[in-house]
Amino acid sequence: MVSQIRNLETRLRAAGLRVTAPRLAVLEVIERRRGHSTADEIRREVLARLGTVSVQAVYDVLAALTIAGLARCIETPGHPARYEKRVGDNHHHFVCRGCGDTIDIDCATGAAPCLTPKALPRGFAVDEAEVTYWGICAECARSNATTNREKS
Amino acid sequence: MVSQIRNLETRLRAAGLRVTAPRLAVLEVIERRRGHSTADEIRREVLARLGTVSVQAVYDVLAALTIAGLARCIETPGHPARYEKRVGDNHHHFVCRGCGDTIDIDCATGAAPCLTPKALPRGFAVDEAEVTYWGICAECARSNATTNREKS
DNA sequence: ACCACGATCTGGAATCATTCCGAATATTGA
DNA sequence: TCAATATTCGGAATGATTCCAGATCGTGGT
Repeated sequence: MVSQIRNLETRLRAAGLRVTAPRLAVLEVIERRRGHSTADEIRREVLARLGTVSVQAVYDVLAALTIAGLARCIETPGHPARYEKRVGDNHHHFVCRGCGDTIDIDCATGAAPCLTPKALPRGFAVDEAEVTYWGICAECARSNATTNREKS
Repeated sequence: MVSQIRNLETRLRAAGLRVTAPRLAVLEVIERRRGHSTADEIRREVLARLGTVSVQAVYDVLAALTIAGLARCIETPGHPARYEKRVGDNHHHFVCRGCGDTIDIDCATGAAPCLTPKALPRGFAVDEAEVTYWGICAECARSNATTNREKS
């Protein structure tokens, strides 16, 4: 436990961030939770741990962690942003149109050939490229089927 | 002029949509404007033409056109959705972090190899895949440089 | 041409994630 | 320990989009 805290502390300092309770808590939640959490989900868990955190603080912390490279932010239109622990590899995301949940998808071609646009206008600079797959997850497909059956 | 209207009318009917003033106007705006327009920009142009259209109508029409396959909707987090005339090819988009403007990028590899995920969990279904490049457009890069110079 | 039935449009309120603000507090280097 | 300033707080504001209920319009059948 203690070493875990130490570890998180070290990583915050290494990233040039001050060590605060909200930051430790948020970082810990991101590390522990598998999958991708919304700011609200994260806040709920942090609340359970600290007793109190402002909405603002959670957003601030997440922004700081994202800029520092400790977290990755995946924003998908129509759904609140989700955060995952930062991993170096360039993987993609599948977003369910139903529940908005996001799962990781390994890059189909390994070397990410799509991520270097061939013809970019002069003066334009790409700093990030992402691939998003849209569709229906297994669970939503199941409940949809159920719903449709009920309707008919 | 008349033939242009006729043409739009025909396309609406062919798509199984009723022909209304807002729909003709919105479709016309999308066809004529190059680039990608926000709902608000489209509304302004439609207003100039018809004198009046509700915000709702514009959203409804855009949704209908999108579903019918006459328009394509590009949603980018942090910026209002943008609409473009539907073209069959699968091209990608570059989104400027500064102004939010969106430009088309031809698929780097032609055959879109990235768009077929290799390992998708059982029961999941992909209906769309998109590649988004994030960065700074030439114009914003220029004004940023200016701003920074002013600051120092 | 006329009617009736939906589909569509209107106007205004509501939603909801996220951000802005100024004041209060906590962390860190000296 | 103390000052400097990075974070946090709480509450209000934002802004694109959607919900609602009623008015209006387009269309297929008479």
